[in-house]
Amino acid sequence: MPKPRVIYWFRTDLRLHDSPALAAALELKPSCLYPIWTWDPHYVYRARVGPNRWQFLLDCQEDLSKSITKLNPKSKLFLIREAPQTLFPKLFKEWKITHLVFEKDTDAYARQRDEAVMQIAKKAGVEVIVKVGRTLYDPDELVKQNKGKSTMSIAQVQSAGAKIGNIPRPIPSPTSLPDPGDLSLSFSPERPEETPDFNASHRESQDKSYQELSGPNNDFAIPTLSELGIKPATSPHRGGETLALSALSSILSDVAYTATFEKPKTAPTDFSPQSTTLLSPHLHFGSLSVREFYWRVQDIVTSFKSKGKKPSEPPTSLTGQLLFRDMYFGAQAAQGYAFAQTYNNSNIRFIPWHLPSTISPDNSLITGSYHVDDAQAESYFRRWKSGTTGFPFVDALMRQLRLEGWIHHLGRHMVACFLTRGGCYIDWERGAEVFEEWLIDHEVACNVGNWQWLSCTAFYSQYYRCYSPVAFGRKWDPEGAFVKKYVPELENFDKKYVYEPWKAPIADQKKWGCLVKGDGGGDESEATKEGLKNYPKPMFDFDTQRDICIQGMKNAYRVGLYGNDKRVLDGTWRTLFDDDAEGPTTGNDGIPGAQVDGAKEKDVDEGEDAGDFESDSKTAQKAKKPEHQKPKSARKREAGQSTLDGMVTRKKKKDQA
DNA sequence: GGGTGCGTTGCTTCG
DNA sequence: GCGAAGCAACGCACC
Repeated sequence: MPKPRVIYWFRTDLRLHDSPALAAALELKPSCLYPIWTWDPHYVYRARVGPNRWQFLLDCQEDLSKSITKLNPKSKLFLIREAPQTLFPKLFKEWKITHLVFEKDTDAYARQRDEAVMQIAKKAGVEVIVKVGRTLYDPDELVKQNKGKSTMSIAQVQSAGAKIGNIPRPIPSPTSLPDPGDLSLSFSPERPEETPDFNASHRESQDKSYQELSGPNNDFAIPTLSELGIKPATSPHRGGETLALSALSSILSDVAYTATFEKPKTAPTDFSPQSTTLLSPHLHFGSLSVREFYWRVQDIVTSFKSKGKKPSEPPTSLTGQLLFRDMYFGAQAAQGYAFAQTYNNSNIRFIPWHLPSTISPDNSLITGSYHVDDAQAESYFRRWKSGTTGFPFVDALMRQLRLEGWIHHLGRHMVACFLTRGGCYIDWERGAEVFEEWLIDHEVACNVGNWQWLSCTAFYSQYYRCYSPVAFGRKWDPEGAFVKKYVPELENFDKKYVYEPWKAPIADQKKWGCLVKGDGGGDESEATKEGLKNYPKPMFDFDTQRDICIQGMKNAYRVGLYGNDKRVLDGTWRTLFDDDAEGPTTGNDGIPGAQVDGAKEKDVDEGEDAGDFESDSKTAQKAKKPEHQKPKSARKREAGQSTLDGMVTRKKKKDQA
C-alpha cells in the first residue's frame, strides 16, 4: 500500500486552529500534503465582491500561507488559478494524489461544485474525506432533526441541536506539516469565461489573475488586488487567522462584556471602538473557528455563573449570535438556490415590491438583473445605495458600509427596513445584492436570511414595528457623533437638527456651512457659489411613506401568497392586488411571473448610468399619481403603530398584583 | 379549535 | 431621565 499523497483543499476554513478536516488529513500520515486553494472563476466573476472583501480574503490567504511555511519551510498555501471542476482531474493525475480532504460547505453553488469534484475523484480513484467545521452543527443534520424542514426560529435550532448532541471542543493547531510533493504542472489550464463579470464596476484595469496557472512568477502566489484589476480597499478591517485569534483574546479578556453581552443593547452608532466584536468576517472566511469562539465564550460564562453572577443567555448573548448563524445555515441547507429568492420559494411571503428580480425561464432562478417597474422607486434605490437619501442616519450607515465594509447589526436593520417594508417598498433582493457587494462578512445564508427577516417575508412578521431614521439614531446617539463622522457635511450642525437637518433655519444652515437642498445629484450651484457644502433634502416624508408601506404589507399579508404559489409563478397574482386600494406600494406591473410589455429591465452589465426610466411613460405616469388616487393612509397619517407588548406588560402586572 | 404567551433589537406620550 | 402604557393587531407553539 503506497503512502497517502494528500491534497488539502482550503475553502471556507482559512485557518490552522480547530480544523477537523485538516486534522483528518494529518491523521492519514501522508507522505506529502499539498495545501491548495483553487482560484474559482465563480467567485472571481459571478459573486458580487467589492474591494474590501477582496482585501480581506487575500489577507486571510497570505496569513495562512505564512503560518503553513512557519510549520514547514517547504510548504505554503499553493494557489492554483483554474476552476476546481476542470483542474482536479489533471491535478490528481499529475501529482499522483490518493486522498482529497476538505471542509463541508452547504451553500447552493458549493454543493453543486463539491458533488462534481467528488464524482471526478471517484473516477480517478481518489478517496475523499469531508468534515464539518464551518458551523456549530452540520446544517444538514440540523434540518434532519428539525423534521426535514428549514430551521426558521432559534427555538427550532435549540431543540434540533439538543438532539444532535454536544458541540465538539476545538482541536489544537498542528505543530508540523508534511512536505508537499513534486509541484510540476505540465498540463494547460482551461481559461475561464470572463463575462458576465459582476465585479466590473470595481475594476480599474483588466483582471490578469488567470494568465498563468501558478501565478506570474510560477510560485503559486496569492494574487494582489492590482493583479485582479480591483480598486484599492478602503476598509480599516483586515483579515487573517493571526489577527482573528488576537482580536478574540482581546475581546474575551473583558469577562463582564463577554458574559453579559446582549445584542439588542449594543449601540449601532458606536465606532472606534464599535460595540460588537466584528468577528463576523473571520467566521465567514474561516480565519476564526466558530467552535473556538463558542467554547472560549462558554467557558467564561460557566466560570462567571459559578461565582454567583448572572450571565446573559441565548438568543441575545454572544453564543446566541452563533445560534442565529446556524439557524440561517439550516434554512439555506434545506432550500438550495431557491433560498436566496422569493420566486419558487415556499418559505417566503410574496409581497409585490418595486424593482423585482428578473427570473430565468430556464431554471426559475433570479438572473442578477431586475425590472424598473417604477421610476421613483429606482431613484429611491439609487439614493439609498449612494447614501444620499436626505435621512442622515440612513446615509451615514450606507456610507460606512461602502467605505468600511461593515456596519452594526442594528444599523443593517435600519437601512434594510427603510429600503423594504418601512420606506421605499423595494424588493429585499435588491438590498441583499448591495450587501453582498459591500460587506466584508457577507455570508449568503446570514445575509439573505436577515433580509427576509427585516422585510417580514420570512422568520419575522411584525411589520408594524418599524425603524424611524430620526428616532432610532437619536435613541443611541443623541449628540449625532456617528452621523457627523460619516456625513461630514453636517459636522457643524446642532444636535437638535443633526437627524433632520431639513428643519434647520436657513440662517443656521449657512452658519454651519451646509445648505440642505436638492436631491443629492451633486449640482447644487447655490451652495457651491456661496462656498457652502450641500446635503440633500429628504427624498420623501417618512411618516407618510411608512404608513403607505404598512398598509401595503397589511394587504399583502391578507392576500397571503408564498413564493411558490401558482399565481406567483404564472403572474396572475396581479389580479389579487387592487392598485387603487394600495396605490404606490404595489409593484404590480413587473415580474415575477409573465413579463409585462413596457417594463424596463436593468441588467447587471449596465453601468451606473443605465436604466433610462424617464422615457417610460407608463412608469412616469405612475410615479405622479394624483393626490386623490392615493390610499387614505397616504393622505393623512391616521394612527401610530402598535404591538401586543403593552397588553402583555399590563397583563403581567395584573397577574403580579 | 379558540385563547394565551411569546418572539434577540419600534415609537410616542405621559406621569 | 425613566418606565409604563398605548398604539392596531404578525405567526406559532402550546394548552
